[in-house]
Amino acid sequence: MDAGLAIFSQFGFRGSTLDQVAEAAGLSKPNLLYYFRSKEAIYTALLANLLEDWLEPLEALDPDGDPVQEITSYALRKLDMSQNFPRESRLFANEIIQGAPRIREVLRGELKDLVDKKAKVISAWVGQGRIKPVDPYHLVFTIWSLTQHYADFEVQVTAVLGDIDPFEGARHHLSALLRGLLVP
Amino acid sequence: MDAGLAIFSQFGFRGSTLDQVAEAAGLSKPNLLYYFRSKEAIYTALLANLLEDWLEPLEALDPDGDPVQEITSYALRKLDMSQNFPRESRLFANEIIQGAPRIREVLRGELKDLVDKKAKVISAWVGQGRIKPVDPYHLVFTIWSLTQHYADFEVQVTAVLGDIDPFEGARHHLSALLRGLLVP
DNA sequence: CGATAATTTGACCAACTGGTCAAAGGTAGG
DNA sequence: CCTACCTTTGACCAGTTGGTCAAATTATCG
Repeated sequence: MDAGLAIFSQFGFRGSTLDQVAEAAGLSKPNLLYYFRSKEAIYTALLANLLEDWLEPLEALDPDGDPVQEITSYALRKLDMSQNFPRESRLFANEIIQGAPRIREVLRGELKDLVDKKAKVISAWVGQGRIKPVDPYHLVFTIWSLTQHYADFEVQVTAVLGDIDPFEGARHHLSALLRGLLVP
Repeated sequence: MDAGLAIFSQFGFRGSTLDQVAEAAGLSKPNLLYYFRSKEAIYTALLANLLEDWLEPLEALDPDGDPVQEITSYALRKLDMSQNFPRESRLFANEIIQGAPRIREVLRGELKDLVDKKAKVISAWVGQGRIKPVDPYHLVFTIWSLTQHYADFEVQVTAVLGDIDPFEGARHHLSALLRGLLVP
């Protein structure tokens, strides 16, 4: 699985070969196919594994917590995941960019349901005047795009920033951005 | 070129085949290779074409304009590009995610130089107290990631939002976000 | 030990892929 | 019409790719 993650996240599904995965795993190709039925099976197993971890932080957004605090924590947690699991992020990004043929249904089902649920929480906060008026869906997109950017577009970020570690600055910037957007 | 854009932006370089491109272009494969030396040649021609258009809006950021206005205009212009040229955005994203092997040098050269230049402009605005203190690099990353998200992750956005057009809401959200982040 | 099951591998295959090439088909100018 | 050049194509090729299979090797356990 780890070998598959390394290869698939770098080259995408069609751009990866079983030989690459097998070598990264220290197995022969037929041996790899002894444990996984097919190339597709490795890939979908990875995606399925990933999706849980991917949704969990948003699930943890607590309706009873402090709004700005909850949203900021969620964003920072996603940013930590980009820092610590960039391959997972890139695997996901590759799949989505190419039309998400394998997980479209999950996006329309579980993902949409979860976002709808949390959007209601955020809308309630807005209604109570605890945060400034904000479209909850676009707020979620903001957090997703910003945090994943540091993993998915790492080469570009590194090219622009040079040797500076982006994540420390990103954390401050993200906090300030959410404060400006949310604090009434 | 248009056929190449359609195919490469959807499947990435390695995931695309000359047969696909040829069919999309209404040519036979040998005929396609009569006009382009190789698969690589089509792809790099597309990338080179793209890079100019991609950098131009940032180039247009005017040091003598109103800071918030200039930055917001830049962001909205990028958002328009995501709406009108999503394939270009995805082609670029595919290349970057996979390590940008063909344009790494351009990123470290032209792109970095341009961003450095505009970062100084933004820093000057900060120094004059015309906008709130903000890290100019992370501000640029914010604009890039947010605007391109609507093109690159279109399937996900559509899956969550359903039939609602995301761009009208995105424009308002983006303006509000930048206002909260920048207006002193 | 012996036998049964689990694991590993080399050899192989059909399909696909990027690319070549010689020949055929068109086109423009004289 | 003829010639010279541009364009298009069918046939083909070598290398790669996902996947199979029988045989060999290694664990498991009574």
